[in-house]
Amino acid sequence: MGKERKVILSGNRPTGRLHIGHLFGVLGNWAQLQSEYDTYFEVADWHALTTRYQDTASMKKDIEDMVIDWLSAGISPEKSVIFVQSHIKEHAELHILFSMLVSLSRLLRNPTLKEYVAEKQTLKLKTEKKTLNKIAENITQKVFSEGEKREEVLKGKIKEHVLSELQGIFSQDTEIPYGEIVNYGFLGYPVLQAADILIYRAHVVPIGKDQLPHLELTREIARRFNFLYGEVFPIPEPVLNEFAKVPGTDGRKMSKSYNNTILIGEDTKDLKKKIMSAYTDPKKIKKNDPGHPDTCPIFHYHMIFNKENSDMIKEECIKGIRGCVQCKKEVFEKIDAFMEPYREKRYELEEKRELIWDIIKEGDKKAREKTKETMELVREKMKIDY
RNA sequence: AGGCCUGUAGCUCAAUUUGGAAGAGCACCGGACUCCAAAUCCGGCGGUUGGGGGUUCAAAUCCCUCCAGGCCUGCCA
Repeated sequence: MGKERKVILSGNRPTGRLHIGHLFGVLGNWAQLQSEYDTYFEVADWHALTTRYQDTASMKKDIEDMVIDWLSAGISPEKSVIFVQSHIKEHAELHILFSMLVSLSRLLRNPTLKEYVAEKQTLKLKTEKKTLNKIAENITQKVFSEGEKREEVLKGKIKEHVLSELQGIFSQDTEIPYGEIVNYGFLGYPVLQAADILIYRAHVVPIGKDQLPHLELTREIARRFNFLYGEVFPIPEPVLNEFAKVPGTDGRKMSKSYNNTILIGEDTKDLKKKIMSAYTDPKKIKKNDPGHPDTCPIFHYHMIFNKENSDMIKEECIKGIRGCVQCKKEVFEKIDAFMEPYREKRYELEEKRELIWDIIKEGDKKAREKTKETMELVREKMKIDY
């Protein structure tokens, strides 16, 4: 072994094919880090199970599709360790040991968990709003059905008040329905994540801002372990990956759940359809209306795929001498050409999916070496190495 | 183990009280309008009402049973 290189762990839940948001975000970042660090990239299938435990049929294919995109984005099996979480049982062992070091209240305080539950909650409230509206309507109707007739205005006002009272009552009931939503595994998610990171004794973890609270827990666990049993783990540092967000075809953040993605290696036909039906500046109704390129996803794509012309395009759009159809056609050509090598790579690997699993097998082997070593150290320090 | 609640379109839910043509919103697809898209307006797709049995002229609705999920109270260790 030559000079000691710092260790990086990162990973993703296998969600199938990735999109250009991933490509210009996390994947580009990973590809660069490979040459400076010992990089471990984890296919986090156990993490995926915490919310997808009922629907596991496509997991294998989703792993294959994701790893294909990793490889075409320049993640190299020679430089990095690409492994599947569930193949390395040591993760589970360390998770169990760590689970003793974390209090229940600490996990319930987890902002990610709270956010997740709140999101489900507001979804429910939104649909309940219509029901509340109906109740308010009925009450108002009853009040006025007998006795004198009042003006519609007064009726409307009373309904408004009844509605706001009802909403107040319902929103006061803030008891969180953990039961239906959160299982044991989901609660322990950040503890498993801590095990993932620390078992490789990673120094650096590239993450998004939303993952910071999770890494904080990882650091707490590492410190607690080191204090109780002796130094084993480095305290990992976060590296925030901040890149310009790639907007989706509807102008919102690109995300699979919004159904607004452009896939890595998207085929020509689908790409054309997606680009031509993409959202543009709603203020630009007529072809020669002045546009607002900064809020137009198509212009964002020009900046990425057609950078050399983007200044000119911006000017023409603002001046109103450029139509959206022309703009879309041009950017489509650029993206289409850009995708070609990715398509070839995907085509090649899709034919031989067992090749993916060979690569994973190699990665697993290397990952296991490291995790075995860590676990021996952990058991020894904990004095449970009997 | 006992008590209570829930299961209806891809999602969230109405219709169950009082048996009488299975519905809405969102999502999706198509059309109109747009240079395109969005917004808006039209239209369409979508169902073994968790499964099975029974009562009835007629069952999402009532009865029995099984399955699945949730809440509460216990039991064993």
